[in-house]
Amino acid sequence: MSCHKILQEKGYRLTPQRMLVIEALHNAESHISAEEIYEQLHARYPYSSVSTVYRTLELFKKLKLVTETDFGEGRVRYHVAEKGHHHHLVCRRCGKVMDLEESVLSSLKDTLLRDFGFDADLRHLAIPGECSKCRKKE
Amino acid sequence: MSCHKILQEKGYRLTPQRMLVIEALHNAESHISAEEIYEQLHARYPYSSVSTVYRTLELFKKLKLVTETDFGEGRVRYHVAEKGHHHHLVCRRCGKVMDLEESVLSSLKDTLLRDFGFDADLRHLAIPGECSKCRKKE
DNA sequence: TTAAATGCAAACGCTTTGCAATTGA
DNA sequence: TCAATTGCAAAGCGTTTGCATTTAA
Repeated sequence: MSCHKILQEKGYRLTPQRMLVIEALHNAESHISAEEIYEQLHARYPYSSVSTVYRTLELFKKLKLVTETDFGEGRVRYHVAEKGHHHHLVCRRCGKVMDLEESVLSSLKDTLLRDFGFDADLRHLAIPGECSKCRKKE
Repeated sequence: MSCHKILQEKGYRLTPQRMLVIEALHNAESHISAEEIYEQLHARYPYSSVSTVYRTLELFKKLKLVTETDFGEGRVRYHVAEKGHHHHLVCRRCGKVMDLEESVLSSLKDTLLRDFGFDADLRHLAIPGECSKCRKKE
């Protein structure tokens, strides 16, 4: 289901700013920050503002159109929800981010639910550590 | 090994401010924020400043005396490293934090190392989700 | 027509920094 | 003694907010 349709169905306005935010999110190869979205929006729509981007992202989060991931950079990154869930191995040294299939953590999710009654949200979990290349250098 | 000794051995000065930061970290039942540490420091040492707390925590991180955990509150919390490692299940609704033994994630760590050559740092991982109580209410 | 959405600027909360004064070793 | 450490104030950063104006439906 397209983001545009969901907005309209729920009675939200389809403004050019929102469409450009959606476009930036979809064009992003990977996770994109609010500032980066704003750069793209502003390039095409000079009188736009960052606050619109933040307000739009907040709305999209509420509608579950996007997910947020904290890679420990002091800012948060966004990702279109329908692109699917996966996890990230973030190298502390070189900063490289490896994607990891959702299935790798599924047994953990099961364990937490079974043993602790905790329904873990493991979408877009960012796991810090050191990648193999950096470990070899050491 | 005490924090005091480690500081001295590595040639760092043992200032009253640093001792009070160490004390605050040790007295904390759980993870403590920089601001909370500062409150305790300032109560006993009125002319202290937050920047000292941040600089001290940065030093302690470098010396691996403390670990940092991001509970998604927009600030980071600190924990004495020697108190041992554990993970956290953070309920998105009620905010409750459950502690989880390190062993629960050890198989995940092994998998990541074996299959991806990634040395994951799973100390003080914070996993978001919903606790059993909140799930029952729904 | 009109409530929803925007732009702008100012404020926010946490953290960092420059610099002169202080202090532990 | 003197480099390490501090306090202070100001700035930095990502994010949020108040309010008057604009706009999609």
